[in-house]
Amino acid sequence: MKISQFFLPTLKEAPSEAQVISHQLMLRSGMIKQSSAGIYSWLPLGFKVLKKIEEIIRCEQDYIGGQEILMPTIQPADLWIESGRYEDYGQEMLRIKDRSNRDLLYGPTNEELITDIFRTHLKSYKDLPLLLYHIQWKFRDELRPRYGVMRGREFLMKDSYSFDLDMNQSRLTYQKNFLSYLRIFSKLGLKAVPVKANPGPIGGDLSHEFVILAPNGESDIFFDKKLLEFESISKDIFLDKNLVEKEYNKWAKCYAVTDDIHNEKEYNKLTTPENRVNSRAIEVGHVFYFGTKYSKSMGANLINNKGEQLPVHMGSYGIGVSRLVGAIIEYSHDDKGIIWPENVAPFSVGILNLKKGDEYCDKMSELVYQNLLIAGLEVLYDDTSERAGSKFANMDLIGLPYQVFIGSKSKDNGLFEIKERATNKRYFLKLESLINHLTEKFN
RNA sequence: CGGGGAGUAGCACAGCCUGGUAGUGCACUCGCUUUGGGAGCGAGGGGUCGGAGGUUCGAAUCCUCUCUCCCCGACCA
Repeated sequence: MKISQFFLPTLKEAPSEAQVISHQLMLRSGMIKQSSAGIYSWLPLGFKVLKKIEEIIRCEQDYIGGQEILMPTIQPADLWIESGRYEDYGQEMLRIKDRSNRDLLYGPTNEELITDIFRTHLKSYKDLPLLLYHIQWKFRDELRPRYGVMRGREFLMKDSYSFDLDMNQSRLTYQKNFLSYLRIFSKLGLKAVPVKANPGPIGGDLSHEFVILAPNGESDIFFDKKLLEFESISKDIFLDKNLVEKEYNKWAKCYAVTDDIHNEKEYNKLTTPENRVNSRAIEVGHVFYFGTKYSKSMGANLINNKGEQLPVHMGSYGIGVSRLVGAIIEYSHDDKGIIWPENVAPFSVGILNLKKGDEYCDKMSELVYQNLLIAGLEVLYDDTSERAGSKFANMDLIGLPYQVFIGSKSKDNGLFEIKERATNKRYFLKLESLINHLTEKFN
């Protein structure tokens, strides 16, 4: 993509409505436009990142046997009355009436819908286990939306729902999802910490939050530093349920809790002093085993191999996809702008033609651009007539992992200068090695 | 929902107290000079001052109502 053709409305100054850094950077880099409190339009740059995150999640969820579906945003009130949550959810739920005066709602979550799908179509233990997920917009009418997309009223969420015959099998499913989440966050370039959490109004007795450390986070957590040092989860682990359990236990037995259930005595017993960390954190995922809470109230039963009717055991697993965009920026930025982890960057490489109008630089920039495109990379080429300084500032702001400079230095030495955004390392390469170097990074 | 703050050009803000036909910087358009870290000079375009009502000869400015946005708290992925 050439910047001259790309809709990228960047700003030198942040709008005063934005207080936290990720919100400011998202507005300045032209990723989003606020529509009303907690509701945003996603512009091309932001939407690309959102889709990258989705795709990483999809890939990992499919790997552990998840099947993607898509449920509606607008749901009938009847199902919620049946589960008993129509009253419980309160003002956060956006209630709507259609032209026939039927009660509808904009879904804040999807347990009722999925349970309804399940009970309609699945009747036998032979149909299990089943893991369904979808990535869909939700709406919760928060009292006070804030922090940009990190706490919007409308937000994109991946939610999965698991169905198992009994608690033991459901726990294994829980463990698999737990490990899958660790893989997802690691691929997103984040060190996520799984903390034991209060399951809250959604119910259940086994629950973890996945948080990433950031000073602007809404949670306050206490945890064992070991959790930041474990190696990432290998795909092979999922092939053997003993390995799953072993790996899960390694993580789950470490002390890590939110402040509301923090216990100083236990903390001191289970951790060494140098490993104790207390930090603000942003919740980006949440996993629950909630057993038969919905299946009982909504009659989602199965017949086991003895012909008995039993309520199905369920779990649910959420990731705040749109929130993650803000959270990643909170986690990875500097005073110049965003520093995208390679897997979620909206483009892999930015090309800066520093002497637009100079025959050599124009020709070489175009050549590098074409070659990188042919190599299959996502490239943003700044072909505008802006001054060099403003191109540097703009490219640093939008945070692409690699920048290629073509200007008077290239003209003198016939080489191309690469800058790594995260480390600020710079080096000069010939065209061929530049293409190879960048291609290797992204394959 | 309780407490606080703010709505003036795309963005940041001044003007309001003390009423007199709306301004600055950035951005945008044109010209000249510049050109490796957000250039300089010159010339332009763009605002019924959030909305409604009132006071007044006259309202961005004073009064009333209202809408919206932001911050702190309680609540939440």
